[in-house]
Amino acid sequence: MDYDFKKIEAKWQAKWAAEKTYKAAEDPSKPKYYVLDMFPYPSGAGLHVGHPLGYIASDIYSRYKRLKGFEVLHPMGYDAFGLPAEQYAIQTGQHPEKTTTENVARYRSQLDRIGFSYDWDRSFRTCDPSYYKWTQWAFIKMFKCWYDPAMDKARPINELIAKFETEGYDDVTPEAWAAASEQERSDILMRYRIAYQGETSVNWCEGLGTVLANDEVKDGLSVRGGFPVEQRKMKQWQLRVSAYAGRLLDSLDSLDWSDSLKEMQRNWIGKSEGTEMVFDTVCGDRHLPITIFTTRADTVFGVTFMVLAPESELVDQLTTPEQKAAVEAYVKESRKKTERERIAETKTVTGVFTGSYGINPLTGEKIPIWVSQYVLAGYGTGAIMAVPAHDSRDYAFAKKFNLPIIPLIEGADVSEQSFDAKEGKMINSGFLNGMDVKEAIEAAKDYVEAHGLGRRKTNYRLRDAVFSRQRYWGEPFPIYYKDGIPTPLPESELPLELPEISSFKSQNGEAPLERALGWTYKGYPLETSTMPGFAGSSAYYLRYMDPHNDSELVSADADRYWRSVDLYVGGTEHATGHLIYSRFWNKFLFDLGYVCEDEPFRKLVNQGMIQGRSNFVYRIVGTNKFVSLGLKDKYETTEIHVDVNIVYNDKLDIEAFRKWRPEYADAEFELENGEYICGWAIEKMSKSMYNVVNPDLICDSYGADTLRLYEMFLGPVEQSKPWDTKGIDGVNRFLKKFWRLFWDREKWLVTDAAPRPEELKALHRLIGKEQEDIENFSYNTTISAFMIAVGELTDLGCTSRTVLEPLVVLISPFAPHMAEELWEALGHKESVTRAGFPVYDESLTVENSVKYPVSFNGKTRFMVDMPANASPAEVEAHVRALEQTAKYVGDGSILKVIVVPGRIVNIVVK
RNA sequence: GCGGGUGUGUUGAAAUUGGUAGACAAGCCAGACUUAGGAUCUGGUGCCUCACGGCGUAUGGGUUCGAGUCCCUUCACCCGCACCA
Repeated sequence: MDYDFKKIEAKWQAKWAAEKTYKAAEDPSKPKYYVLDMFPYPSGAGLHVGHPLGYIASDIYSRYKRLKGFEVLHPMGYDAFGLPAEQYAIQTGQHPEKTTTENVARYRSQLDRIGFSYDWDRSFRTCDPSYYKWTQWAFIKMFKCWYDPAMDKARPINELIAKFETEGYDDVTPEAWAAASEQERSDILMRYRIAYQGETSVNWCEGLGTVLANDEVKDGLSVRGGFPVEQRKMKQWQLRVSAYAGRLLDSLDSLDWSDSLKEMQRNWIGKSEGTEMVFDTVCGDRHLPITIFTTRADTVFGVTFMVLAPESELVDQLTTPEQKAAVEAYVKESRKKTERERIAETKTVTGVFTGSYGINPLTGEKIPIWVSQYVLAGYGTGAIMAVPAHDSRDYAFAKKFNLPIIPLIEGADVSEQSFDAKEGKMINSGFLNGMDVKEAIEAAKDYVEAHGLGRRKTNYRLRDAVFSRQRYWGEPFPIYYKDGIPTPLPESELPLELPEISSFKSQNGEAPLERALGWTYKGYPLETSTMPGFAGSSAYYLRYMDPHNDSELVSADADRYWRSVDLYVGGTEHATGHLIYSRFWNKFLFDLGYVCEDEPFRKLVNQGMIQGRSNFVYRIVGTNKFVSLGLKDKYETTEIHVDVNIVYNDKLDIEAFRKWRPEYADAEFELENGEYICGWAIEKMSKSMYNVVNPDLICDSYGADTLRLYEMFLGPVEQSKPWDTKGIDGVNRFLKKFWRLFWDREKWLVTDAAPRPEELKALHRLIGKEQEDIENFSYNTTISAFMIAVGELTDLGCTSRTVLEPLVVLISPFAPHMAEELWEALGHKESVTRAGFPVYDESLTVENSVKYPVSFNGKTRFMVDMPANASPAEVEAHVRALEQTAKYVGDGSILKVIVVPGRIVNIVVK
């Protein structure tokens, strides 16, 4: 029987679906393992060969864990709300629900062909009302909670209200609270709620007609669509992610994530420990204390001016009448600029003097106060003390505006540039003189605190997440405005479903839902923004644990069994978005006791990106004649992308090329050795470069098992690499070879013969290797080991069932269809999934010749291979060399020298 | 600028973690077989040299009996952050 992959794969895929082979159920008798893929956004283009890379890796791991006796939860769903579907809807007038449904169906059929072991009964889309009910539910919980810094966790807002009523809290006294109107109380509480509505400077994207979160903007352009983004003050829903900054940072250490990803999150959270210091200022005859933040309290003696952010409220108050016109012009100018323009201008120094002066709290000196864009309103206090000698930005500013520069560190030459390093001895610094910089920082902090000039302060860069979008295709907020006061819907009203509307486009910042008829609750208007893309993906991993539960996000039983994701596989692009929001969301639910784990993703593996490998043909200018790669330099040619699907090993299929496009129907060719060789380049995989390889086509011509094996054989999972169909024949050949261990045409080869030692050795070496490799995600080397083992067993003519049966189990994570077929042929009724991983017996693999120092029984043994025809003199030379080496091992005394003539030299030392 | 990472044949990559560098594949070359194929099988293939032999893991140095692996220098590339005080 030949290996008919089409028949076999269809057969087993149908069987797995019918028998629900991969159904996961809480089974207290077994340890659990939760393997999750980052679910895809179902775009119209379908999957290309790069998408399944991570899915295959995690599927292999899932199957391996099942064999190892774990109850494995391995689900899949769709992140279906979001911009592209809506943009597409605007262009075509089709409802996003319709295109989403179509795209999901396409994704599903593509995924099914690859033979994943998902429990599809747990699948959902984030745009299903039964799912987004729980997104809305969590939002209401966040609305009804505040972050209590004393307990360092989220608590019900009622506890805060109780504080207001009794002893007061922050600047809210019981009297003030009692006197406040409903509206005022709502405004006060908004300053504390985890989900709150607030005026803030947001990233407004005119091209998309909506606001965006920081991680959705890159280089001043929207990540989706690449439209320019500008800063605008707007009232928006926000999530108080910043309250969790410290915890998000601290618990990173406990996670099994790559260092680079953790580092990215650390940078994004951006903890910086410094000092908040109060500077008195003189504006005319008024005094106005302003607070600044610095990490270099040691440099206060070198402060020669101060700078305010243009957006700072202090600017108006500190501007003198003489400077008013100039300052206003500057502020207006910088406000007009988009984020992108401001980034582009970071090298040009601009600024304007306010006319006011500050007083250096340590020296009592008068220093001018300026306004400049290089100070950001959103970080620290929006005001800084400038130390030009030891900060390059302050230095550039001082040089431009001729402000004094006082060096504070011995030997630092600040005539050409600032000295930013935190090292050296302090000078010109009063009581700090002579101290080392690091010492001085601490001493200065102590001094400032002791003299009531300020206090130690930890700042974070992490901002609250802007949570509303002026768009249609997202979760509606479960909020209505009762006499203008934002009020959550009762939980019994959830889900609040998206209304039908006629046009999906937002206009002039007006959200599409504002045009929805009857978008009210009990006669009150409902919130018309919708939630952003990351809302639905923030807690989806919890829902897979208990996807059909209509009364809870996840039941306590399911949560306690599955706990958190043990292995999460996905791309790095979510480092500062989804992976921060999910952690925040989970910690919030943890604070309230809805989940039992503080962190959602224990171990994270980032799969690399698959790039495309484009092919080119070369057309002689002005003709319809194409020359092969090696001859193109003889002519003036144009390089043209050609569809990689009609090129095999860089050789063009000329017939297919003629049919590809009508204009090439009568193309002529100049060949090399009868073949047309194409040029190639590594580029992003995209339609326009004709380098997209569809996994369906690979499944058609090679089969899913070959695709799975090849994607893993390509290299380490974490690495980015170009797709090159060239090498696929190698793994395909291997699978055929594997099959031929069992079947020779119609003849079944497996016998009950006793296994020979060499056969067992080959098998057990493989078991050991596979176990180790899969745990480390080194699938490529496991496949190599397979190729070697199968080669050995073929050469040995192995037919023993004792050897071949475990071999089928070993291949099953990689090539499940073939494994099932062979497993059945071996007489098993149950799926190979339940076979159990073969037990590794190391003693069977022990080498009978050792080539490196090996210690055992307190002795160390050296061996070295000798060429078969080595002369006595050569043997002697080897012995001498080994004796040299042996001196440095053990106590150096040589016990035995064994020379196997023509084979090895063997020295045993004590 | 700051942070993280990577540099090994023609190509994808291995290397028992300090112990025969290039496993396993791809490509190429030669051969076998033939229902002439993008099939199967065999052999060869780091570089220099007719050879003996020598040289080889980006660069230069160091530690070590022994370095792709550890330490320092320089260079190149990739990724992230970026006026964060």
